[in-house]
Amino acid sequence: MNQDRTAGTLRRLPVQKRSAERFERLLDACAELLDEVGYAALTTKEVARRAGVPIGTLYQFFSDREGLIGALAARNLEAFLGRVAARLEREAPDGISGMVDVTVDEFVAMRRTITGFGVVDFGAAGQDHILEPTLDNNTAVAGRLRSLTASLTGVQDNAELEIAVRVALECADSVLKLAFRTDPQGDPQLIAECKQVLNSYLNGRLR
Amino acid sequence: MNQDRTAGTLRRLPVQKRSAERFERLLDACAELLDEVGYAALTTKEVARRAGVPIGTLYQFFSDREGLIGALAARNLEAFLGRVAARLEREAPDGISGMVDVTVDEFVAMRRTITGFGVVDFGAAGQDHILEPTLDNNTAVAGRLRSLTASLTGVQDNAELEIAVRVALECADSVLKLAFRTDPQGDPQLIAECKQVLNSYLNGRLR
DNA sequence: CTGAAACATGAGCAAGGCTCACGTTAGCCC
DNA sequence: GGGCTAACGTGAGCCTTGCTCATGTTTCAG
Repeated sequence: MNQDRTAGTLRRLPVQKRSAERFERLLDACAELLDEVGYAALTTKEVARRAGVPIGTLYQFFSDREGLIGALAARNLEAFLGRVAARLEREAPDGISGMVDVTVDEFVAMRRTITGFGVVDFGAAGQDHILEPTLDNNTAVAGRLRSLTASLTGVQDNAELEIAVRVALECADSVLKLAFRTDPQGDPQLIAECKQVLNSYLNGRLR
Repeated sequence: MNQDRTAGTLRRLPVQKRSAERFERLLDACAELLDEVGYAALTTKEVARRAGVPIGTLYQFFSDREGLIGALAARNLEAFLGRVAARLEREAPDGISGMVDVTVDEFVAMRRTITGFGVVDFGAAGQDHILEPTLDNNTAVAGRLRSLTASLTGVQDNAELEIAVRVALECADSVLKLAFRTDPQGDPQLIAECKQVLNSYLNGRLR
């Protein structure tokens, strides 16, 4: 379907200070524009203009439009995992229900505060394989979440857990998207429903 | 975000025979191309070329590219609801679990046999409001499914049911997408997981 | 037969993604 | 300091795509 190995990837990472700043400014401008005009109407020219960077420089870093958006998704993912890990270590919730609460709440908090998070979160709609070339986005996320989960609860980290986490993640992602489509602040009832779906599934599933 | 009232809609329905055939051919060509090159790479020129129709004629019917894809999604939705309704009437399953089985199985069957269904099903990724201008796609689907559900089981058709069906639909859609990303024929274990998610949620939720 | 509505057409315009050939700067080694 | 290499910077413009529109043709009810 897509044979180009460089599609949707990074081309060069900034190593000097000035270009590192430009790199970040490009991602910030991209996030802003996603919020303002949406995924389909985002243009690389406008991203570059807002970041105060010539268009050629944008393409020094990102192989294409998808690569730009993918890099933003990767930044979001790192921020999310960092926040979840920090809270889990601090609060050390017991049991699945506590983990679900923390994870969902943190996702909701980011949706409310991080520019552009609502449009791409960890990978824009229909765009896969941008976080890791061979993996599905949510599978990559699931892998990272699984390590956290297994190390903090008593649950065995095996194939069963892998599947359960992937399935749970898909559900959480989609129900929370619904919650935020319904209400820009995130419909509280739907957020609660999300937790209920995860709890009833995971409690029945993981012994 | 998008103020254009005609965006993503139909412009004119064919009334004469020849243009009705062209309309269908355009949708068929669109479905084929979606399977071959994917959502992002689909061009209206190629759709028109394959359907043997000049580009101007395509735009007589569809207001834009999204309108074309939206019309395909609408055709898919009608086919799906027709099939589910037919099977439910014929088999009259008792209880939630039976309904879930029929609905999921029918979705899976369509994924396997209907060209383009895997890419757009009832609304392409990130593209909402194409089935009904004011509603979310899955909300529109949920509304139609809800009538079927309430009339065939004893469950009260109220606000509670509405929310449960919408949430269940989001989960089913996303887990099944995962199942087909993992395996082009639909990973059997993930299809089973999908049913388990729905059953554990709905059984706990509806009385 | 006739008028109006439906239908048909494709050159071309506006806009966006991305390139490339050439110029500049940073920082390391002697 | 001088010199060298890799990293960095630049934007006019090519190519493709979405979509329009001016003009002509066909269908069909009354």
